[in-house]
Amino acid sequence: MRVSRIAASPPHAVEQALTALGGNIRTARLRRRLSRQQLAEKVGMSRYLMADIEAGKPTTAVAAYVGVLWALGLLDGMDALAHPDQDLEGKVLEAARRPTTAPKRGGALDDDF
Amino acid sequence: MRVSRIAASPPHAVEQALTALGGNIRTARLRRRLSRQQLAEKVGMSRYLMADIEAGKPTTAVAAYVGVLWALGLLDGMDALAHPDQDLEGKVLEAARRPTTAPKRGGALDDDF
DNA sequence: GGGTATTGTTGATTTAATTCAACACAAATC
DNA sequence: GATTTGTGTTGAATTAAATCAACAATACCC
Repeated sequence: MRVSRIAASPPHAVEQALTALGGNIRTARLRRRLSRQQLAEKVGMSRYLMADIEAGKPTTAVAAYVGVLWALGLLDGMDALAHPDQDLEGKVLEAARRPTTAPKRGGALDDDF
Repeated sequence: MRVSRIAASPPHAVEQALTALGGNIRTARLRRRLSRQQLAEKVGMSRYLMADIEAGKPTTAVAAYVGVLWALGLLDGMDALAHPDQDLEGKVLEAARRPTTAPKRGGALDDDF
């Protein structure tokens, strides 16, 4: 597999966000008195991958991280992640100019305001 | 590369969380009037990978997702993701029994409360 | 102190993620 | 309507992610 630059050597902020997330996951697992093996089986992966996740490995699949959150019942925080309602800067930018520029083939952008 | 089961065929909840995140990222990008090429260059990856991310592809590296959030200035929401303070269920479980069980070689678990 | 469970590490194997080239299509500008 | 830009798709090449086996080390329980 080829690895993107962002995954091969991420900036500090990204690296830190991932190690923090891994730490939080580890804490949540220990609180629930689950071994890596047990949680890994629940999620559907090996204990080795669980270790990578708790270490915040950047090149690991998203679904592995999100799957662990799901198995821990901690999937709620995901909704807020890049939610348009919270994207203040984006809102301002959108309000600044009315006409659309980029082609919106699928019409995924909600221009209702 | 081998793919874990959780990444190969994730449960609905995980799949949905990822497609939602991808959609949010797309919205944030369009609001900023950035083409995929432009954002991809900022992040450090190809436009093809950007497309995968906006589609919510489960097998893509976490750092790719987080890197995009970083480039968009939307990295804040990450802290809350599985934060111990918000993990109510975990708190209750931890308070239920005092003695630790799992080996804590590194002593990463904070037993301060 | 012996026995058990959890975790760290390493080296080999398998499989696919990422990139790229090349093309096609849609939409906006002139 | 011709040009430009943004995006979807496909197929080939490269490189490493995820699994596993086997072992060592640590922490816990009796």
